[in-house]
Amino acid sequence: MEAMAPTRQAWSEHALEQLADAGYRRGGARQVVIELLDEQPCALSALDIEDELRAREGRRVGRASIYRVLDELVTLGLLSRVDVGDGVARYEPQRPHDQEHHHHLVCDGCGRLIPFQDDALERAIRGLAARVAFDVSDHDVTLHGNCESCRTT
Amino acid sequence: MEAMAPTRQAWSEHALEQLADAGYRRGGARQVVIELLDEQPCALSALDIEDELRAREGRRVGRASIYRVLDELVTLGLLSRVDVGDGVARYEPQRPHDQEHHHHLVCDGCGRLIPFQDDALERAIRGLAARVAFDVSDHDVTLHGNCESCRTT
DNA sequence: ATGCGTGCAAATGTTTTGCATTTTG
DNA sequence: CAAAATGCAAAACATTTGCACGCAT
Repeated sequence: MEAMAPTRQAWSEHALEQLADAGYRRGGARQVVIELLDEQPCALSALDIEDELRAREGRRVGRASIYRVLDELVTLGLLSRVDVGDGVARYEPQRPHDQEHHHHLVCDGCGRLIPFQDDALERAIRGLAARVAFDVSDHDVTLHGNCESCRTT
Repeated sequence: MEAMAPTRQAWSEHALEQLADAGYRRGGARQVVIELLDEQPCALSALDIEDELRAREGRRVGRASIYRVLDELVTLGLLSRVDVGDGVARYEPQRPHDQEHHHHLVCDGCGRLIPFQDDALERAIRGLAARVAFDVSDHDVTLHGNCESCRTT
């Protein structure tokens, strides 16, 4: 019923499949949102997505649809919601942890988001997750501070 | 100019002092908000604070004042803002890291926030912070999942 | 007395909801 | 066809701002 040929499938395909399995029908808005997300190097907000889609393909996607798609994906665990504390929710594909998995450095000066990876950190979190009386499905690490250009010294 | 007798001062006193040093005057709203925060075991949202204050002492504190106080405290680094991804900002006292320092387990089922501490995790973060070209001032770790009662299994 | 701090109400910006219409299976 | 997906407009929220008044300095 699953696991047949783990051929390093693109996240968007995987997501579309999962959606189908979960009984969702196909829809234009859903498709373009998923494809856009798959191409991104870092998290995007709902408004970012709306703007990008309008700019990119002139495709007119209703804001509500975007929020609905994002919500479905988060619920299915296909998307992770990143909240860095500026009042807007951002989303990024939740890929298998052994593929691409990063966290964020947030510059409190300019608001820029910088992705980073760290094995020691992941190890510590895995160990911790195994130890708590809690079913950990995902995690989020945010480092706040100032980037080089915003540094006051 | 500092470090004279680190007598394990209560956070609320420390905060009030810092505010005074920074040139702020005293004010009723500020005082009660700070005192309330000092008593909490975990993060509170602005609305939580409003409700709690109204319930507890019948004290009527304007919502705007609460947000203003929270903002001042965050700016001075006395309070840390915790964002677990449900669209509401929560705040908790930023105590010296060697005293009390925790992160959060968030149950996606019931929304409950559970604090935890972990040295290995802190070590990993310290190491990482030293390695990046970024001035890290604070960090935030959130583990998402399901608590024992919300577990579906 | 001079402002800073406060409370209220109105404004802002993001996310959600209701409903008519189009599309999918 | 029936049900689900979409787009639009109107809520619903959390948070911020403008302003007049009262309290600390």
